[in-house]
Amino acid sequence: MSLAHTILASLVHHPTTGYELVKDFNERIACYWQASQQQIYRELSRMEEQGWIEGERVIQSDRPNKKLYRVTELGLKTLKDWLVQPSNPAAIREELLVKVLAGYLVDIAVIRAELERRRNYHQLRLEHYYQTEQEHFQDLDSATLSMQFTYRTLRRGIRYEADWVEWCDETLDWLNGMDQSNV
Amino acid sequence: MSLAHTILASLVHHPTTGYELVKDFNERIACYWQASQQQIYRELSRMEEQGWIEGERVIQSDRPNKKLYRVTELGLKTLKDWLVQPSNPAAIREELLVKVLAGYLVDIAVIRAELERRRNYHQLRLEHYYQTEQEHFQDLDSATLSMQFTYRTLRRGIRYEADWVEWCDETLDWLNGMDQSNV
DNA sequence: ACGCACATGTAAGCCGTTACATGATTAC
DNA sequence: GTAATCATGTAACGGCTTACATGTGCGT
Repeated sequence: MSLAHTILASLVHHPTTGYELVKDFNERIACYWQASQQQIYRELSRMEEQGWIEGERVIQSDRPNKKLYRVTELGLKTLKDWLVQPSNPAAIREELLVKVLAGYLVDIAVIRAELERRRNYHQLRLEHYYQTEQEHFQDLDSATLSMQFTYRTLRRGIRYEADWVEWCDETLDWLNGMDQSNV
Repeated sequence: MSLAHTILASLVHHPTTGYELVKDFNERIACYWQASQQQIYRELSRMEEQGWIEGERVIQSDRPNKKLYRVTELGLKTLKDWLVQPSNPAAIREELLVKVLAGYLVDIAVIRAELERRRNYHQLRLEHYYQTEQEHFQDLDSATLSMQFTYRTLRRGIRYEADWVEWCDETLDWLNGMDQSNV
């Protein structure tokens, strides 16, 4: 149910298209909400049916036509009503950890390779977030309230990725130490 | 598909029952894989059908009867084959962050209360993990390989919860600072 | 001619959530 | 008698994943 609310929270800033939303979800929102292109387009249709958003066809000459969505009064009310309700922590289903749990059953090189792959993935995302921080959140004191709240979500992303990198590092250190003692 | 593999990874240590598995998922596994009681029992039935595990009825006089599951050869092979395949990071869908993103739309007291609630939740889990660490992972050097791998997953849980507590704290600090400047 | 960025969709199947359901034994 | 722990299930619904599908305009 909450994908719709995430889209509302993103649309309420400024009207946008499905295509732009997909990019937003990949670049900015991914650190706390993941959704595929198919999900987003389907959800936009449903939300329009319910009257939470309104879509407007925009004819373009230099590019394919697009559909610009904006939040309606009803949509804003829906979002605000949802905002004040308590929410539960997200469910986590992390395959890598299951593989670490059972890592003793297979060649350690396999686990090491996976950990290195994951470390690189999170390092990349971390650098991406740092870049966003420098580009858009340089002067926080003079930023709008909305921007400051947005920055708090970026902070979450930064902490999350940094923490993963550190865990991968400590786990790799332990793996490498283990190897030494087995030589 | 991976709930089955998580169960295999847990069962491969020692045969156990659905009831015990549910407790394991709540206490130990929750930091990287969440599953409900209903899911677990349904998955056990499916896995038995596929021949990955075998269930044995155990008659008890002092307690209700139970069904003890053990991993078959086929199940072990299935697990090992899965272990060596690469896996993607988990998808995150964190409502609280969406609420922070749109937090400027509602009374800040609502957001503050939610942050405090979340901080307490993660603090509790963190303390629970520290307790597990002291009870079961005191002497790592003399522990089995399996135990050491298990400890790595606990470390992930500890880091994860500690990181959440810190983010909640820094966000609450910012919120409180904001209030001051508005007085 | 080809690849890339732009732009929007449909449909099947699997998995997770929610609600419902039952019953034994122990301890207070 | 009643609450807690032990113990195991069924079924409907809704959302997410995966695969499929189509088409424009620009740059090289």
